[in-house]
Amino acid sequence: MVVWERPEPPSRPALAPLSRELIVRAAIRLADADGLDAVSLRKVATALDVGPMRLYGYIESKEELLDLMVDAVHAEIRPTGEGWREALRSLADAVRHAVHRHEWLADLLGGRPQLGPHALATSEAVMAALGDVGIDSAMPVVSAVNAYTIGAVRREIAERRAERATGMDEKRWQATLGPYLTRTFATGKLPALAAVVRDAVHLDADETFRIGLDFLLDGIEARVSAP
Amino acid sequence: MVVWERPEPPSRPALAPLSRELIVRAAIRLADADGLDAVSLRKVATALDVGPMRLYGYIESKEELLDLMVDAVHAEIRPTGEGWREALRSLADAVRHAVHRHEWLADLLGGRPQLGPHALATSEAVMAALGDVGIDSAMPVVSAVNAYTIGAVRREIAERRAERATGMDEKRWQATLGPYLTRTFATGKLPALAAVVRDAVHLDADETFRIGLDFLLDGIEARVSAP
DNA sequence: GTATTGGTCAATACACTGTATCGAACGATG
DNA sequence: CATCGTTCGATACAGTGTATTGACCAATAC
Repeated sequence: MVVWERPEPPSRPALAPLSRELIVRAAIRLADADGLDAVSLRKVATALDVGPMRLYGYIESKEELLDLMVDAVHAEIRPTGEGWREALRSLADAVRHAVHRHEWLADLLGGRPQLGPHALATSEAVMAALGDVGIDSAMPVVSAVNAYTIGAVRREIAERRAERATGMDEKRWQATLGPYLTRTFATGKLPALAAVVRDAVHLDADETFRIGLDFLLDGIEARVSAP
Repeated sequence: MVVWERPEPPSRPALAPLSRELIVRAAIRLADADGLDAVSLRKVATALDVGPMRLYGYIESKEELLDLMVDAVHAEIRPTGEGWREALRSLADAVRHAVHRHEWLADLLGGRPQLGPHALATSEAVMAALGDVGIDSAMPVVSAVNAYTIGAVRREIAERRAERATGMDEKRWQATLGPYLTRTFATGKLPALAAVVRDAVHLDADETFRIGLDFLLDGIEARVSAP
């Protein structure tokens, strides 16, 4: 068969370049746009113009991809300020802001140990800023602040999503869950809870987070400065 | 066609009785045994000797089933003891023990608002026990304790699973993640973190949880008793 | 310069998921 | 007895994570 009628070799389509960073960035874009459920290896691959199996040269499982995503965000999380109290407060705020930028992070935080380089760098910066608390206190103190932060942002995001799910504005919210709760409270079986919901001042998310964090930091301060 | 050669009506196989409670119990059994990933509508259905679609008469989606599972466990969670401090401590402990009995709960807690009857009953009991804190303080105080508890148990379970995953005993743990961390610390780029890991006393899970909770309760006490 | 090897990539395949659809069978109602 | 509406389960569909497999390329061995 002569050259002319022989088809060209199937063009080897230039083999899109790839790297863990590109993969993770694509996955984060998808998650930011449409939530964690929108992150599938197939979607990530097509976003990169690549076959799904190609990704397995860079990661061994989807879980590893999620780990890489979380670690990538940790690059944005650093404590600032002087003294342990400011360091811990800024750490908690940084985590919360990161979660606001990447809501899916709330689903992953605390779900598995974070041992990636950026997460470790964050821990290092925090520990370095805690020179004024004893070495034996540093770990439990940081653990407590992290635990509070993770739980608080999870609940905050959960509420935000629930509101959005009922139709995006407050009108719909009242039309769906509102009546259910109203009816439940009307039975009179939850008097203390009903009283709080009815009579207590309602705080917004920022205040709620700050107040809880203040509780915790106050408690830490009492034990750290007077051991 | 006479009776003898006419086949019996296809036996209508007695239609296994069903209820939300049976479904939820089956799902919880599966989750307790093999984790949340083992809970699929098909597996739940076959555990009940029933077709998968049958479940949709009782729930509208898998998310609803998960909500029901979480609410069912809330039936086991009640505060006890006198005074707000004991009530909150016992609440946190009850949640933690429930998570120990049902590890999958750590994956779900805080993931979406809990408005089921048992969860509301728990909230009611907590609010009722907080009569000695002002009505305006009750909500942020409970939120803070819940946030801490959720974050703390998540991390605790995450660590437990990570250890188990490396081979069930401490030997394997040292053989996999140990060297990675050792090597990372050996680079000298994480001095503060390495110092804590090397020199600080290590607390077990019980102590870590209790200390963090004490921080928080101390901080609450300071603001509640001296407003 | 040809034959062989090794390694990389993508297509196919598999087992499984949640759920929409739809025909058939039932009990209750006219 | 006929009809209706409801309920049930089989089938179907689109999508998932990943194992397998076979094709191709480049580099090595003769």
